[in-house]
Amino acid sequence: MPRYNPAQIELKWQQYWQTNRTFATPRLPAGKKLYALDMFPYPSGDGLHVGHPEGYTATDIVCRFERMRGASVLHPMGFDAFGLPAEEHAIRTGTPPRVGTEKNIDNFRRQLKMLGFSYDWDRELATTDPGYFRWTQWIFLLLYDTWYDSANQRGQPIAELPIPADVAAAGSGAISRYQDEHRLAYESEAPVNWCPALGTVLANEEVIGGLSERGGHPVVRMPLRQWMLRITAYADRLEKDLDGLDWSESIKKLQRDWIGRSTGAEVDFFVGAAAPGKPSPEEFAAWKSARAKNGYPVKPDAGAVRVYTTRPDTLFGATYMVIAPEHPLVERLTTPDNAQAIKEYCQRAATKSDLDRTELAKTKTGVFTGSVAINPASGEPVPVWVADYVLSSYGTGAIMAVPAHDERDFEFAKTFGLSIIPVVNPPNQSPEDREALLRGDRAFTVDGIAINSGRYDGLTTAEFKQAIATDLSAKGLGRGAVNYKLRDWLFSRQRFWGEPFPVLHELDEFGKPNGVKRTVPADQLPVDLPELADFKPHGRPEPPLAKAPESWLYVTIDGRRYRRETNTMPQWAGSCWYFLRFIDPRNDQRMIDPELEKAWMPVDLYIGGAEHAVLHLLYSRFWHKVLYDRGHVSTVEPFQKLVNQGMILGEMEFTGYRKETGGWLTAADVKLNADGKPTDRKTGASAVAARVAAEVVEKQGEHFVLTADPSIRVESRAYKMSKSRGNVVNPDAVVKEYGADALRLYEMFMGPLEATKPWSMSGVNGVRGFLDRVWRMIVADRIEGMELNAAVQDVPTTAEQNRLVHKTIAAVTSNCETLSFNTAIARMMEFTNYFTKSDVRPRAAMETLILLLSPFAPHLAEELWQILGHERTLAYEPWPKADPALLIDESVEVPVQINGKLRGRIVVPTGSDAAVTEAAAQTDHRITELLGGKTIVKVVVVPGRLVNFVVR
RNA sequence: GCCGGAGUGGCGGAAUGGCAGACGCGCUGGACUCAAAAUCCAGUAGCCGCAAGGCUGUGUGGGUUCAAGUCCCACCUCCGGUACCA
Repeated sequence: MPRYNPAQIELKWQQYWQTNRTFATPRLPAGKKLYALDMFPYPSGDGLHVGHPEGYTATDIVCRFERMRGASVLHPMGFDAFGLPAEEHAIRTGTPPRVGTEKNIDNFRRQLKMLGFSYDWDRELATTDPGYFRWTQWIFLLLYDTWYDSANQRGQPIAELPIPADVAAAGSGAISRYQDEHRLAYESEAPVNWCPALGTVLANEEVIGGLSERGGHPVVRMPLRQWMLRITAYADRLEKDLDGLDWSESIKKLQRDWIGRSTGAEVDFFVGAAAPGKPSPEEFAAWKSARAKNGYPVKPDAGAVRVYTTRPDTLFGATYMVIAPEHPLVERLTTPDNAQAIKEYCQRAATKSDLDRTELAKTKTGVFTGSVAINPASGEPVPVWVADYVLSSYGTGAIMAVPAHDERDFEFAKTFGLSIIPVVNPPNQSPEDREALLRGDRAFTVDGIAINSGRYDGLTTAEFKQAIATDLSAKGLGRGAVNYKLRDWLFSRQRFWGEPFPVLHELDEFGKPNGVKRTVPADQLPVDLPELADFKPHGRPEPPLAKAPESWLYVTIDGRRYRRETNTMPQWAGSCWYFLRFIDPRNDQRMIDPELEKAWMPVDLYIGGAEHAVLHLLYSRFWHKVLYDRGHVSTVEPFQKLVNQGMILGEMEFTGYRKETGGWLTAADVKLNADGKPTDRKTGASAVAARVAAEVVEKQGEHFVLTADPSIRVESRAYKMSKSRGNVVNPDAVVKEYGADALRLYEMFMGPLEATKPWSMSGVNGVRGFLDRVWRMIVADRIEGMELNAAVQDVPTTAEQNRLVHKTIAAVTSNCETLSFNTAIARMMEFTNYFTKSDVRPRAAMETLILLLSPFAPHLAEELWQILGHERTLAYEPWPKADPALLIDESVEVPVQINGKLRGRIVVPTGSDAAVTEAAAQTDHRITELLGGKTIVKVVVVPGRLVNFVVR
């Protein structure tokens, strides 16, 4: 019984597609267009993982399906090739990163071609190509040239930034500094996440629980000059525009949570212009009346500390304040007798890594500054503390603390014995709750009715929030405000293998940067990486490019000396816009031709792993919006539909143990069977348990089988694939043994695309068996093959066959539309099971199946198509159409229930109405028997569906 | 803690509120074979029964409905994300 030989036919068709440029993209779409995009891989040294082909096969099926339905399809592939692993490999081996990267790309390309994806390989690109990163640098220049006009909610050219009169009066230096403060790309000296082990700073998004996302090394905070991108300016639009996207709600929510929009109010607390210490009532009164007259200032005046709160309704319960250790007013608010303690505390906080902060989060620490502020609502004095539970980077870096209604403030107040005043009375409280509230035993964070709040008493939380915002605003003491968790994007890295910044720093006569910058003109891009023998990080924040040859590092323009920026861009940069370049990959005049951009954007289907739910997708959307604002792209959002493929876990692992003792199974638990195989399925989990047991005793070189022992329990679990666990599946090996079509088909058959699911090699073997059956259904049973099976004949399909053909067409078509590939495959299996039993297999029916199967198993389908006598590829054959009339059978079987329990089945002509159906059910003799002597209370008839007699 | 998602045979999984378990794996029996593999045929949720058939079943406990895997309420478990964001 021949199995078809995938090794031969797969290579044959891959070469055919390449030679005939079968999947070349039209320059412009004609009719319906489909831009289907895969998240391009980072070409690691390990080669493709079985997780990659899952998403790639899904998009490939959609592309092949839509081509056959007449769509113009853009389906490109490329490589996200800058990044740390290549550089680290280069350091270990002493070869330049470009060499290793190219080798890895070659391997990835080979593997991708081996799987028969219908990419337009003419559009291949890598982020490391100078012809590509030239435009990455160009977009950076655009960001640098853009400021965010919040009044109009859009990015504008920096030349159009209105300059305030006082700045203009101060001269050109002041103007350029003012502009620099407003650019979307700016330099800033701020505490950043420095990872000594990796020798680079990291974005907030790359730090997880105080450790680097890559490698898990400790990260500490330290101030450094860094390039930042003002993504916060777009926070509002990044959140709002999610609404119109066809993404899963869970991914949208992840993005919303990351952006972290909250609404509340800013409030200024008076600390006295002559702080530290305690302001006098007279001072406070004077300040208040000045505020009432002049209104709420953009920046707090010298006498005030500004806080942000989401609960302005609890203002009367603010019994103390906390400012972050990095807050600029720390020093000014510290009284001499507290100076030493504050200084020590702040120093400790500064050197504390995020990890330390997380670990110590359980106990609150802090130091009193000695200063007292005045609660603007109650007029009561409140002490000002410094504590690291307040973050300098969120809100204003200072809070009003309301221990009665905030867990953290409560804990702090308890630790340091600060007063707790309840100001919200929660609804439906028990007497115990009431007691706890009044005694300050617990923090009540829920909404309720205001108490202890002067004339606001009795208001609900929502009413109070509105009223207080209005009142504060009228008195010039505060205003309603919106805040985001999102921080500006730290955009520079101290590594070699990344895009250089197209920026030059002007040097003074001593060769030191004087603070003046200029950009490399767009027509001189790209700024390429220099040849560098030593690009090792050395644990200090000075980037490797600082060791570049002087010819690269220094530039003289108009007699002035400049030093190049030596930081490089993070790996995310290249992936922020690659989908645009795929549309026009070889254009050396511009980033993208506007005509092509309009024709192909947006991406209609984007499939990739959920690990990019925030980072890549957020960054990419941000860049796209800037490009949109500046008129370079025509869509507000880049990715209309996003689907996250689920993770593929390793093969299921089984463990068995005794219920009573919890001990592991041993040889004593199993008994040898006659033929030495697991046999008895009557013993519940025995087959699996036997496998477990057999593995235990296999070490002794024998096979055993389990006795029927109910005390034995078996547990199964699948784990993430990892080298250390040794459960990694290599696509090369799978293709070698089962063929690319089997791998593709199996990954689609495993379960829903978005679900996490374990690998099963016998499952691969199962779908391979299906492909073999399809082959034998059509091809003669001879090793030499290539001859039609005698059962395949030019005869008309019978009515019954025809209905199956059309039902299969309808099901597979709709399943392809909804990406339910597992059920589509099941339907094709049913089709095959039916026709292999038949001695006559009409050629037309066989051809239909091959067309339906072709997006899934393209090599086999092409080969069978050819054997059926077609000369050209089936890639553009019209997709079969289901005839609606043939989807309906002449008669239907309808279940009959009595009191909701299935009691029989009747067959009625399709389209029978309720009365006919009910009559048929009544006359069915079994039903008649069961209904005898009972009173029918009600009859529910759903025509074509079911009959239910409710009886008494 | 908080926020998502999911719990269905021995396993992966199907199922617009309308016959639970499609399809595949595994297993059992049979055919072919000296034998094995491959292939083909039949069976396969559990329990009772020679059978016809009956009863029980979609994490647990309630509820809505003629009818619940599906809808509502409470809870349990697992997976993923996130964590002093005021």
